[in-house]
Amino acid sequence: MSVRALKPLRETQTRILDAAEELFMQHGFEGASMRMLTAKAGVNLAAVNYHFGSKDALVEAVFRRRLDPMNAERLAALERLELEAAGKALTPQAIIRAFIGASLRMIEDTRGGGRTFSRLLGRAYTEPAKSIRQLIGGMYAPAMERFKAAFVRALPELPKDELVWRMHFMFGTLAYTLAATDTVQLIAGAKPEDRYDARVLEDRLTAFMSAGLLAPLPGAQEVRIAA
Amino acid sequence: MSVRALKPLRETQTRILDAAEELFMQHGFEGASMRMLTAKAGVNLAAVNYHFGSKDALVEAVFRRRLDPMNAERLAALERLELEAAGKALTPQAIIRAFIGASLRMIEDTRGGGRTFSRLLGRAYTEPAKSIRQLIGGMYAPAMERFKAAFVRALPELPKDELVWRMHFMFGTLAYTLAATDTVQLIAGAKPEDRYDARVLEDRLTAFMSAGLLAPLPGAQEVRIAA
DNA sequence: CTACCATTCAAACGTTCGTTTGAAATCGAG
DNA sequence: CTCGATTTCAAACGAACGTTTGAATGGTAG
Repeated sequence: MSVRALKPLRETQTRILDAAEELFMQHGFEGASMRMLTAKAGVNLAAVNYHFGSKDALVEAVFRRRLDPMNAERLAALERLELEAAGKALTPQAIIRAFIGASLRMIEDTRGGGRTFSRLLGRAYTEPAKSIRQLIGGMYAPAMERFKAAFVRALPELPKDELVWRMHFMFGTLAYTLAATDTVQLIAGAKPEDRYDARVLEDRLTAFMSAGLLAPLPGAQEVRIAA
Repeated sequence: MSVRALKPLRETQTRILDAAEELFMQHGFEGASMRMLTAKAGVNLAAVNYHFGSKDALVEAVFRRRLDPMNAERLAALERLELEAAGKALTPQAIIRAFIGASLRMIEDTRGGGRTFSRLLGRAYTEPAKSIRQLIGGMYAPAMERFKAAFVRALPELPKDELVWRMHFMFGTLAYTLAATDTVQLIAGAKPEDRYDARVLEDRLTAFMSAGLLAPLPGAQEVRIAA
């Protein structure tokens, strides 16, 4: 009985994707080499080029595998909310939860690599390589448009310019929270153990983001330095 | 009169740092090669190793040149505020402005490369390479501690755990705003022309961040999905 | 059993990487 | 002007990169 007679635990493509996900997160897209990657996956060096075509195509596949379902989940959550609301305006909090929920649930997935991916994703928004930014941008575009429309309906009094900025800020908060998990600890005192409780994190993020979204318009308040 | 008789416009080290700053921002630390870099700087390939020792040491020098003065400026701004307040508690808004002001003024510096650096900096917080994260973390640590103490004095009623999280969120908002300038445009509708007006951006960021910082504690508000 | 197609494999491809070398050029102090 | 130290230079180093190749191997339909 030869070694190869044992069926591989997972398909070759899946094993490559899993290894790539982890190594891209640890070393970046350029820092993770094909040799590292195929060694970790336990496949031949040529397997990536055979199954995916190139390293760049592998990067795209790594994102597509999780990001497409994640955005679909976001849109489904939003549509469910709008159905439940039966024509009434949604609260900003509910829309925010629909958006961030999918990301945060992924953080809890320690086994399947979801947490690894969420860190990778949080980092990808600031990736230098233009091809990757375009890829991510394209995958987010439809969901972004729908959520922007939802916010406009929920906050008709908020100027569009201001809304775009505040969505930008909210997105930054989420991206950094995803990326910086376990990486930078700029502020001492954070307890790592409750970083992965998605429910608690969702509450904290929603509280912060919705307050920021609903903040008084800049210029409306006077600038005081002391009480 | 030989070509070399013309005094170089700037010292070799400075020219290397300037070129590195721009290329690191455009291509990442691994993506920007020594050959690209020295070609752009107009110096010999060996110049980086001669003047800085290695590529890694150059990366560190690029950050030190601007980040150390920036954090010194932050601390000076905070101390000036506390002096003006004469013992009275500072407002969270004032502390936030002291922190983000230095970053945002750098965005306006289009000539000197400050804007380039601020994008590079915003991206560095999520850098995969551990050495870089440690470097950045170490350079921020003293300022972070002082600002945390200032927030504690300004918001004695806010639980420490919650403050740490909200500082984390605020930092993420700032980092993403710095990094994503001109890079990802996930939300359509942003006008690029007013992205670099530091005063307007400071007002917008302060409004968003201070509202988030002062948000009701999570769990305090009921979850409503519609009005 | 045979023929065929998909997959895996070891080996090598040419290129680019960061770094090192030793000589040439430049500069400042005596 | 001269000497010694500093800086620049062209060239080369070995190593690692992503990719390609053609043969070996696997399973499967006829």
